This record gives sequence, C-alpha cells and structure tokens, in this order.
Amino acid sequence: MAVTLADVAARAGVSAATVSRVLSGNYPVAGATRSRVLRAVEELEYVVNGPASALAAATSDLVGVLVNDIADPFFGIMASAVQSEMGPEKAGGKLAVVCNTGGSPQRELTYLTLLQRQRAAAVVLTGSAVEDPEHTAALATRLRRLAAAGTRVVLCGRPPLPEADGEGADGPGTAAPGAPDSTADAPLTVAFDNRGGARRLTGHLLSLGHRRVGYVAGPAERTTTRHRLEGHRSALADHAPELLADVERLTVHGAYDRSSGYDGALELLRREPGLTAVLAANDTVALGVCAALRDRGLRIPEDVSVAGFDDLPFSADAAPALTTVRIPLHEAGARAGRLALGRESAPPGCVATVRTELMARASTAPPRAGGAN
Amino acid sequence: MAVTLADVAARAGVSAATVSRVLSGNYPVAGATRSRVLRAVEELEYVVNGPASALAAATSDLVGVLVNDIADPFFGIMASAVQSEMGPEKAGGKLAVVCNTGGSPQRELTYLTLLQRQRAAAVVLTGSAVEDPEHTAALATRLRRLAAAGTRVVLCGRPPLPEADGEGADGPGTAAPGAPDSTADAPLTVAFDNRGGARRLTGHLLSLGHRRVGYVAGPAERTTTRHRLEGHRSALADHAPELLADVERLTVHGAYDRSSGYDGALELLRREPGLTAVLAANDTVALGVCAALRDRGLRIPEDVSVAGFDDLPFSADAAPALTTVRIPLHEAGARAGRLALGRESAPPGCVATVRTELMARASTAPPRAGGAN
DNA sequence: CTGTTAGCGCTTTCAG
DNA sequence: CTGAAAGCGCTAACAG
Repeated sequence: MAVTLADVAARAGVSAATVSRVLSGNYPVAGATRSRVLRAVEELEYVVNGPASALAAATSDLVGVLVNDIADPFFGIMASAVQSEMGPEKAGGKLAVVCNTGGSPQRELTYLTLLQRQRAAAVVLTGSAVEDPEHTAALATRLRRLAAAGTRVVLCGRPPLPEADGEGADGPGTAAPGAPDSTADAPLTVAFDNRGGARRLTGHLLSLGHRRVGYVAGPAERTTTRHRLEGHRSALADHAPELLADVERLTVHGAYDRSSGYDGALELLRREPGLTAVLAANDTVALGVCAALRDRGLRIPEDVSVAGFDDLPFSADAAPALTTVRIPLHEAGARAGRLALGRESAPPGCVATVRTELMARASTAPPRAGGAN
Repeated sequence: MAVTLADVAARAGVSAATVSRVLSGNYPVAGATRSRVLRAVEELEYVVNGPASALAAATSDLVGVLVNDIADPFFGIMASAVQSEMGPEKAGGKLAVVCNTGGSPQRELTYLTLLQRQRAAAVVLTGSAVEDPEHTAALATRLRRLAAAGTRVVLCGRPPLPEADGEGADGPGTAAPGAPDSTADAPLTVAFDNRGGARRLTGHLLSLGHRRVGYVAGPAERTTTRHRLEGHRSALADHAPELLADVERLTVHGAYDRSSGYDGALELLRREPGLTAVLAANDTVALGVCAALRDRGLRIPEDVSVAGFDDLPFSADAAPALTTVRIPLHEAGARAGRLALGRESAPPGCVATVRTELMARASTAPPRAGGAN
C-alpha cells in the first residue's frame, strides 16, 4: 500500500541499502547517486517507516517527558524547555512524548512501562516525587530497567533517588572497595534548591517583622512539599525559634491548586485570626489564598502579606505583584533536555542543583502596627 | 540482549503466536495457557517491543498533538484534555507526542512528516492557523497524505481547511455529480466561535458606553486574529457604525504574549490618548495591557476598561478580575481527543463549533463621565 | 562507493 | 484453542 524503501530503490536504480544510507546520511554516497535517490524520494513522496527502522536499528527517536499535568504552566514550561533542545532543527529530531501522571505513582509506573515498550531514547521525570517507600522502590526498579535497556533517565525538579540500601549495607563507606563511584550510572538529576528558596522567603517575611505566619503547604508526601517546609522551619529556627512551637498549627496541607489555597487560607484564619502573613505552596495556591483573603475583606499586603513559589509568568502581573521564589524552570528543563540527549556531560555527582531566587514584590510588606487585625 | 516474545514462549512452553495472542487479548486463549504465559511474562520482566509490533501490525499507539507552545496554558489545557481521553486507563493506552511548532508553518509541516514517519494513529492540530495560501496548500497536502496513510486528523481551535479549489472549478455546485458530500473525509474539526465571542465582548463595551475602544490584536495572518477582529467590527457595525472609520487606527497587531500587550497599549495611547477601553487579543496580552496602563498611571477600570479572551485560569484571579470570553478549552480538547481515537462519531458536516461565553468581570466598567482622560 | 544477505521482534493467516 | 511459517520495512555487517 504505502511506498517503501524498495520502491524508492527500484525507481532510483540502486539497492535498498543505498537509499537507506542516503536517508540516514551517516555513510558516504556518491553525489550523483544521492541526488538520484533524493529525486525518487520526492517523486514517490516517500516517508520512512519509523517503527521499521526503530526495530532494525534498535533505537527510537522518542523521548518521554513525565509531568503531573501539562496544563499547569509549571510543567508546561519545563516540558517546553525540554523540547526546545530536541526539535527537528536541533541535533536529534526527537519527538517528545508527554505523559500526564496526575501525580499518581501508579500512572507514573505505567507510563514508564509504556515508554520502555516504545524503546524511548530517554525519559525525563519532572516535578516532585512521592515519598512512599514502596513506590520509591518500584520506581527505582523501573528506572534501572529502563537504563539497562539503554534509555537515558533524567530527573528534573526532584531530588535524586535515595540510595537503595542494597543488601542491607548501612551507611557510606561500605561500598565495594575499588568501586570508584557508586552513583556512576545513577539517573542524572537537575534538582531545585527548594529548601534554600523557602528559607530565604520565610527569612524575608520575618525580617519584615511578621510573627504570625501561616503556611498553605502542598500534598504531605511530596519531596517538594517537604523541602519547602524544611526551608521554612530552618528560617524560623534561625531567626525566630520561639515560633517553631506553633508551626504545626499554622501549617495546612492541600493540593497544588487554587482551591487548596482558598480553602487553606480560610482554615488558617480560623486557627489564627491574627495572621499577618501566608506562605503558599506555589504561585497558583497563592492566587487562591489571595482570593480567600479578599473575600474576607482583608487587603494585601496591608492586612496580610502573601507569598508564592515558582514565579510563574502571571505572578509578576498579579495585583499586587506576588512576592515569590523564582525557579529558572526553562533553564532547568533545557538542561534536562540536553542531558537526556547526551548533548551535555553529566554534572559532578550526577546532580546539578539550580539556584532559586527570592523575588520580593508588592504582596509582602511589614505587618500593621500591632501585628493583629 | 533484551527478553523477547520467543523467550517468554519458551519459558511458558507455548508458541510465540500464543503469547502474542494472550498479550493483545484479542483472541481466545485457554485460561490455563493464559496464566502460564502471564507468569512467564512476570518472571522474565518482559516488555513488548513497540516498534516491532507497530511494524508487524502496521499501527502505532502514538497520537501527535501540535501546539504553538506547550508552555502557554491555552495550549497546555487543550493538550492535557486531549490526553485525558487516551491515558492507559482509558480505552487506547495511546501516547501523546506533543510538538511545539512555535507558530512556524515550516515546523508544522516538518512535525507532520515526523508523525507520518511514526505512523501516528492520529494527529490533532490545535490553535489558530496561518492564512498564507501557499502554506495552506502545503498543509492540506500533508494532511491528505496522513489521512491516506490511515492517520486520523483532527483540528481543534482552528477553522476547517478552506475547500481546495481542485482543478480550478469555481464556486459550489461544480462538485462531481453523484458525490454526495465532498467533505465526507475532510479532517474533523472542533472550531471555536471566536467571531461570536468577540462580537459579544465588543457589544458589552459599547453598551457600557465606550466609544474610544482600542484593540491589541494578535498576529495579522492568523485565523483566530482575523475572526476575533471580524467579530469586533461586526459589533461596531451593529451598535456604533460611526466608529468603523476609526477601527484601523485603533487596532495594533502583535504576538500573543504579554509584551505585545504592553507595547500595544502604549502605542494605542499614543494614537488616541482619550482611550476608554482596550480589547486584547487574549488574556495574556491583556495582562500586558494592564501593566502598561498602570505604568502610565491609569486605573482599571476607572480610567480605562480592559478585556481579554480565552478565560485562562489566572484571569478570574487577576485584580481587577478580567472581563474576557470563555472558551471551554478542556471540553474542546477532550472532544478532539475522542474524535482522534474514533470514540465519538463525526459531527454533522465534520465541524463542531464550541460556544464561547462572555465573562463580564471587574476590569470593565462604564467610561468616566466625559469619556476622555 | 555499492550491492547482498541476514535478521530485528512481532503479528497473522492458514492448518491442524 | 494452538502451532508453523511467512513476512512487515528497514539496517548493518560483509563482500565486492
């Protein structure tokens, strides 16, 4: 039905092998022959059969990109950046297979299997990881298999997998002597400095004079949630240790979405009407927090300061402009893309941590004199 | 190296054919045999070789989704919706290949070829089309080839391709007699009612009393841009025909991004300092417009009303909340996904138009008494 | 530089 | 219900 290599070969009066060589361009072919082949390709409107060549060559030009939800700009930006490194004009000409896991560990595993089935050239896992030990183990196994099958694995925006404790060896130093680096073939990682960013953000609030600070955190079992909370607490410990006692009470958990921010803010207000600042799990949550505060008749930042995290494009244009922590998502995604394609060498220790930056804007200000509403 | 069907067959003591049948599940196999095979699959950690089965079966489980830029929530939401209809748990278990065209016609064609090479099961083209006749023709050809190769083609958020005029036949009625419907195998289309939405939006502004209305439009050669402008003009013609003379002067074109909104608003202000309202090409552009107006010391909506288009998630949370036209992007994307998978029958005439809805919010209000600033 | 020859791993008639 | 056999279309040694 469809036109094949053989058809082109016949038409150009050469062998199939020659056509293949012209098309892949990785082998010397006489100029005249080449143009004869190319003409035949044109005339026949020949299009290579991807599956056939993938089978024969044992490689595919698919790269998997796992995201929570591609509709969320946080993931959209990273996915876009990953792709920017592998379009048809860039070296590679690879195609990105975007998989929405919806944050479900099960779907994450399923998609990895599907990608292994496609013999994907690489897989990039973006966003926070779920910290369930069972899932972590299953994930590590899947990733190991993928790597064994020749798929390059890159983590972007999540920490490296915890060291599998193997045969029960405990602690460092027990690695087989002579093995120079046990992480040599660990998945490459582009991690975010969530802890540091959160620390600086809370520090900013404290230095403005806030002492009643609520936190609308993300889902409890996520690495990102944990790291941001740790940064928050570490800042409290440094600058206002007396507040640590209250931190549990002033922290609520929810999803990384607007309505969690809305509900979370209301809950915090219930627990502590004297709140002067609210930290949100991310910018989207912050928007929900702002909406709830406004609905309660509170002004931002005069009555309550609000801060987000991520610095998504809309944050700078919010009114008031949102104080947040910038993560260079595009830069990180692009780097992950390059690592996935082997176009950039592995960072030391296989982990690159990208800096985060405090963006102090108009949504945070000193608390009103008196501190409470 | 990798474990193959044959390995599984050997281990289960059956033929490769049987294993294949068990795995694809589309053929009767004895219960006992089946479980023996399944056990072998488990034990060997067998994962089907996608390219091989795609080659043999002449079908792949890849679906292409072409977007301008997946980092833009407008496209992210549609892409997400398309996928929501074909995840592993839904019928299909298809994988979405997301292709960022960056709005370039050339890249669009290139990606279509790449997807044809993959023998994609379907392709969904989202967002506005470029109206260059040459490109339209090239695109139509590509799509016809894809369709001929068995790939289902769906347009989402763009109008159906203009009827190819074939051998120069002009006008309707010249279709070959007996051909019941020339659009029978035209690409399925989920179109947006951009014209109607724009008409209602401009009508809203006019009914508030605005007479100095600027328009920061999208790129000139895009269908979406043209349709929204047409709706705008049609509303003027209906309610304030005297303003039509000025519409050219009060329209500027730019990209669909924030900075175009910013620059466009400044330019409009230069041309018409007495502006009382600005319509933006979309919500993102509107954000830029708002920023520019604020930088000029103008209040929204007291001094100038602003409206967007699309109703992206952040729009309702902007301050003031943005008046805009809601497009049910998720619903549209989901429908496109179902059409792509053949899980929904073709709409009449192969074109489904989704309604758009005026969302009148706080960013628009009557102009100040006197009309000018 | 070019042709020949084997498969890559799976699906699918066609016979049992 | 199961097996045998014949490819699907391309690539990659290996010879010329």
